[in-house]
This record gives sequence, C-alpha cells and structure tokens, in this order.
Amino acid sequence: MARRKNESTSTGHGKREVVSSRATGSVTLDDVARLVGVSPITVSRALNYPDKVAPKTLDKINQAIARTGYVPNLLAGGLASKKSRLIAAIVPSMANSVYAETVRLFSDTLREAGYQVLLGESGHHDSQEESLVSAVLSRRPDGIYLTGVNHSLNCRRVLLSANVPVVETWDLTPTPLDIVIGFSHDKVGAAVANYLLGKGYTKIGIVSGDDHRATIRKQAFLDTLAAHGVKADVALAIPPTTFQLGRQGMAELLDRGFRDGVVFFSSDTLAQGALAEIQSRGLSVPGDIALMGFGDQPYAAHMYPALSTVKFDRRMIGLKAAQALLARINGESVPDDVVDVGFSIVERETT
Amino acid sequence: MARRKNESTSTGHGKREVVSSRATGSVTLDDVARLVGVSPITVSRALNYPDKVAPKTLDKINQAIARTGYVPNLLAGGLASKKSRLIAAIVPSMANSVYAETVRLFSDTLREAGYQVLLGESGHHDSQEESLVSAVLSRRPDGIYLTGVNHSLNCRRVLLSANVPVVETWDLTPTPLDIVIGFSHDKVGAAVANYLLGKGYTKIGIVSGDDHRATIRKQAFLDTLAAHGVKADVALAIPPTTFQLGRQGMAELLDRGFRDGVVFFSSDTLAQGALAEIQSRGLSVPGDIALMGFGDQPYAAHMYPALSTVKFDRRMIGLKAAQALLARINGESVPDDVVDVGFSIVERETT
DNA sequence: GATTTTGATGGTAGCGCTATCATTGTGTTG
DNA sequence: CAACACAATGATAGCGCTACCATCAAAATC
Repeated sequence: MARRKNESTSTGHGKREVVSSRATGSVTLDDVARLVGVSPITVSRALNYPDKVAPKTLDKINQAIARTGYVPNLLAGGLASKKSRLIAAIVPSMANSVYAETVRLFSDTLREAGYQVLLGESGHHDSQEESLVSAVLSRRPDGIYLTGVNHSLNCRRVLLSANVPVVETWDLTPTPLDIVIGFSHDKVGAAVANYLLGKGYTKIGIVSGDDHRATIRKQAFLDTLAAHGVKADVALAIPPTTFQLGRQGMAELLDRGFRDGVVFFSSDTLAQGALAEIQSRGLSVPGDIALMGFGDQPYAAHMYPALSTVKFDRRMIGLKAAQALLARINGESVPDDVVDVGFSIVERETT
Repeated sequence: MARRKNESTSTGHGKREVVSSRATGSVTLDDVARLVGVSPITVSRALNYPDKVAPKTLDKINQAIARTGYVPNLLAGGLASKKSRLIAAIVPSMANSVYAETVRLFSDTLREAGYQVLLGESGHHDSQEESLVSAVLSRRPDGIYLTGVNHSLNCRRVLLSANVPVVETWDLTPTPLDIVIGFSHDKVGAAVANYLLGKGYTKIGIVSGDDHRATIRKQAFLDTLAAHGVKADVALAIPPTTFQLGRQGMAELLDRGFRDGVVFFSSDTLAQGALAEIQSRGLSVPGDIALMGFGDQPYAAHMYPALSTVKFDRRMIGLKAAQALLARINGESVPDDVVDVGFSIVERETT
C-alpha cells in the first residue's frame, strides 16, 4: 500500500516496543493488557471510565499505552458499544463562510464532548443530500445535523428508520424530524420589506439566490411590498451566491435603468459584488443606489460604505444544535423541539 | 435516547418488513441473507463485488435490501476488512474559502471512488494538529491529507507508525512524510518582490498573516527587496487573515505616512479590506496606493479596481492529493513524491 | 464477628461484517 | 467422456473492542 509498508511498528523512531501478537502488526488493547498484566477489559475501562480503575493500575496502563504507541480502534469500539462517537453534518457548501462558522461552533462543542464531526457537502441539491445521508448512516453516527428543513421523502424515511437524533438548522418548521434550530426566513423577508418601506424607499429591487431559504425570503419580501402597492425589480442569481454574481445582478438592474432605489441581496457577498459594480459606473452608495445585505458577515461592518444587513446568530445555531444532540444522546430531555434564534436588521451606511 | 426510540424499524412509514432477529432492532446483513435464502457472505459480495454474484441472485438481494431498508454497517465492515473507506483531512480553517475549495475537489474525487472525508480544523496550531491526527487515527483512515509541511515531532512519529498513506499539501519540502503536493512559498515571495521592483515601485509595504507559509513568503519578499536595496514597511496581521485585519493593517501603514507605494498582502481578503480603507480616506488605487493580493480568489478579478494577485491552482492540489492517495491505497505506484503545481502572477488594475 | 456494601477486576460472549479456503455445479477441451 | 477450468456459493473463523454478569477482597454496618 504505502511505501513504508515494510517498516514494522517498532522501527523508525526507536522508543516503541515490539508487543503485537497479531498478524496485522498494529498494537491492540490486548497487547497493552498483556504488557501490564491485567485483563483487556481493565484496559478498556482505563480508557473509557478511568475512575473505575485503581489509580495505580491506571498509571501502569497509561505508561504501557505511551510506550507502545497504542491507538484505540474506534471501529471495533463502536461496533461493540454501538456508540460511534461520530456526528454527521450535512451543509450546502463549506466555501460559503456563513455555514462554515456555524459548523465550526458545532464541531468545537462536540469535540469537547468527545465526538468527531463527519462533514458532507450537499450543494443545495435534495438528491445529493439524500445520498449523503445514506452514505453517512452506514458509519452509524450518534447524531445528524442537517441544513434546512426541506428533505426528500426518501431522505426523511431513511432518517426516521435509522432512529438517530437529528437536528435541522437555519430554518424553522412546526414539524421537525426531531429538533429544529433556526429562524424564520419568511419573517426576514417581510421585516426587510417593512424596514425599507419605512425608510421611504419606493423604488426597490432584489437579487436573490434560488435555494429554498432565499426563495422564501424573496417571496415574503415581494408579498409584503405588493401589500403596500410596490412592485419590485427582480434579478435572479443562482447559488452559489458569489461576489461575481452579485456584480452581474446589479449590472442587470442598472442596465434596465434602475436608479435612485434600494436593492435587497440574499447574501452579503452578493451586495459586496454589487458595490463594486456601482462604483465602477461612478455611481454612489447610498446616494444613487442603496444596498441591503443578508448575513452580517464579519466584513459587512467594515466595508466602505458599511453594509446594512440582516443579522442572526449563526454561532448560536451551531452551539445549540450541538447541545441539543448531546442532550438527546445522553438521554436528557430537550426543552424545545423548535428553537427560534431570531434575527435583527442592522442599519449601517448603505441604506 | 431519542424521542422516537420506541418506534420499531417497521413502524412509521409502512413498506418496511419486520425481519431483524437481533436485539438491537436494526436490519443486518444476516437478515437480508435469510430473507433471500443465501448465505451472508453472498450478500456481502453483492454489495462489494457485484460482478462476483450471479445476476439473478444479485437482483433478489437488491430487492431485499430495498424492501428492508438495510443500511450496511461500515464499522463492522471496516473492522473485518481493515478498510475504513475513510480519509482524514486536516485544514487550518474551513472559513477560509481558499482551503475550502481545495478540500472540495479532494472530497469530490474521493467520494467518486467510494471514500468519505473526515474533516478536522487545526486553526494553524501545531498542537491542535497533533491532537486531531491522534483522534482521527483511531478511526483507522485509509489515508490522511495534511495542510502544510510543518508538523510537530510527535505528530510525525504517530503518523509514521500508523503506516497510513499521507499527503501533505500547499507547500513543498524535499523530505515529505510520504507525498507532498504544493508550490514554493519562497519563490512566491521572491517573484512578487521582483515583479513589483520591475514595475518601478520603490516604496513597498507588506501586510501578512503569521502562519508558516505566509511567513516564508514574507521573508523571501523582504530578502529579495533587501538584495535590491529596498527596505519594506511592515505591518503584521495575525490569522485569520480577514477583511477587517486587512483594513486595519492598511490603516496602520497609512497612518505612518505610507503613500505612493505598493503593498503586498498575504491574502486577497486582506487586500480587499485594505481597498475599503483606502477608499474611505478618499485615496485612489492604484494612483495613491497600489495593491497586490495572494490567492486569486474568484472575486479578485471582479473587484473595482480588479486586484493584481498571485494565482495557483488550488483545485489541482485537491485533485492531485486525492489521486495520489488513491494510488497509494490501491498499491499503484505514485510517479512523484514531490509535486510542484506552480504559481503565476496575475497583473490586473491595482498595480 | 457475621453480614452487607463497595471497589476492583476478570470471563464470556458477542457486535456485524469479510478473508480465506472449500465446495458445488456448469461449461470447455482434446 | 475423462480431465480440467471456472463461475457461484458457502462454512468457518476471526477483526478489536465492550456489555454483562460474576468474582473476590477489603471496608462498612449492625
């Protein structure tokens, strides 16, 4: 397999003893037990429940582990205990730093509790999500994190019969698979519309991605405007919502003669791209065109001019998702099936 | 554990049969075998080597799998076969989309070959990397992807004795642990210095992160300038290299009176932040201050003004890393231990 | 001092799958 | 039609670990 195949465990860096009795050559828990002169189960306990082992024994075992360079085999452990210590997370895209931040807090929280996170990118496709879920279930995760609440029928079926704790995120639904932590995109759309109307804008445009959640925001946004007799200019961008697509979307609007109005973008990145387009035409923000983002990325506050946007606590989503899964796993009660982390509108300089 | 605990496999969504004989309630390969009337090993073969099974049998088995909703247990399979079908990847940060893109191609390529990628974030800390590597090895990955070539002694030791294919990326070294795929940061630093000198700049600054690779680039940059008798203005940013820190770094330089020169940033994001700072002071780019980025992020070409930067093929790194690991795993020969993917300087409007 | 409790350890029997070798039946060859 | 090759399937024996129940000695209880 590898070029170093022929090196045995004991060669290379000295220090290590030859202890393995198995054909495979790697050190096992049995080897450690034999070395210390205890039974394998005691070594297992030393690893998993250290306080159930006498301090002296524990000490000897830890020494033996260090000497041999023993690395536990979680495949075997997981098979025997039915606890994989693995949590699967399915996100649309890691390149989108919005999701990355949520997942980071999720991972960090779980790591502290002794779990690892297996990440899968679904790319906003339901079918991709379904196959990822299936693939991931074969590792018998102790919990699953999903982005969004829209899953194919088959995906739901598989998840339910897997009998594994599931947390859905970034959105809300009254009927979660298990637990849902997020906020209402419907309300965001309406709130932004009302905010902009309140600021006196009547010329209003929108550049939006076409994923589930962006679509919900857009629809609520348009509906609310319509209720006030305002018809918005629409330019559609497809995910991924990139700087370039934001610039293109803005160009489209400007080419159609859009001026002296405000544009709502489905991500801060889109708005950032739009700003470049506006500046390249020698127009000013918010003088000629006002901009409204979504996400409150770290850079939004530091742009010039600083971007007005919609803020929500994505780290909180990751944290609460991890905590909810841990509670489920430990058999503790989870106070709420549906957790709304809310959102707020941040007014800066672009509106 | 979960609120749905009491639902058996057969309830909920109909369609599923009660076949499990085990206490755990989940369908096993044995259950499928019994249902079809073949031995378990035949079902195993149907899953892993379908062409070794008669088409008729295969068909019946697949039907039984669909009917029962059987999900293979890779913990058991991996334990028995010593193939986890898991590849571990350790990256400094997923929020940094530069790494995310490499990892995406890496994952995609491996997924097609039937592998899953377990991601760990090391946050540019050697100690964190070491503990991640240890944690990850207990899952018995079939291969490991590392970012960078600087690893703690203990980390190297553990990796070597694990006898697992390793690919190091994003950098070069004549002595890789196994395989290395990247480019020379030393050469980048020198090349950028020469490029800027060639453009006639004599007033030169640098705003740089302090991770291993950025430091190497900076040093080569400064050395090359020094060799031409130019002393650069230095402002240090710490990772993560964010928009905000770029803006701060630029502010620092400007406050010190830096003007009519060029600044080299260790990431495009830093340069983007710097642009905001420059514009906020009513200065022009590249008239008053010229900017040079690093990474050629997708947005760099679409900024206004478009950012001059250093381009390298990060997708190629991910792809080649995956291919190299697959070759090692399959026992094929790997043509080169050291693969240089090179880089190039992209001149746009900011220099 | 007899009994119960507690703490530390061990024996046994799997977890669900696959490697290996063995067996059967079918086609192929001279 | 014997001799062989090959395709399809099966029996057995683990992979490395932990759950479960048992054991035994020392401490605590009356």
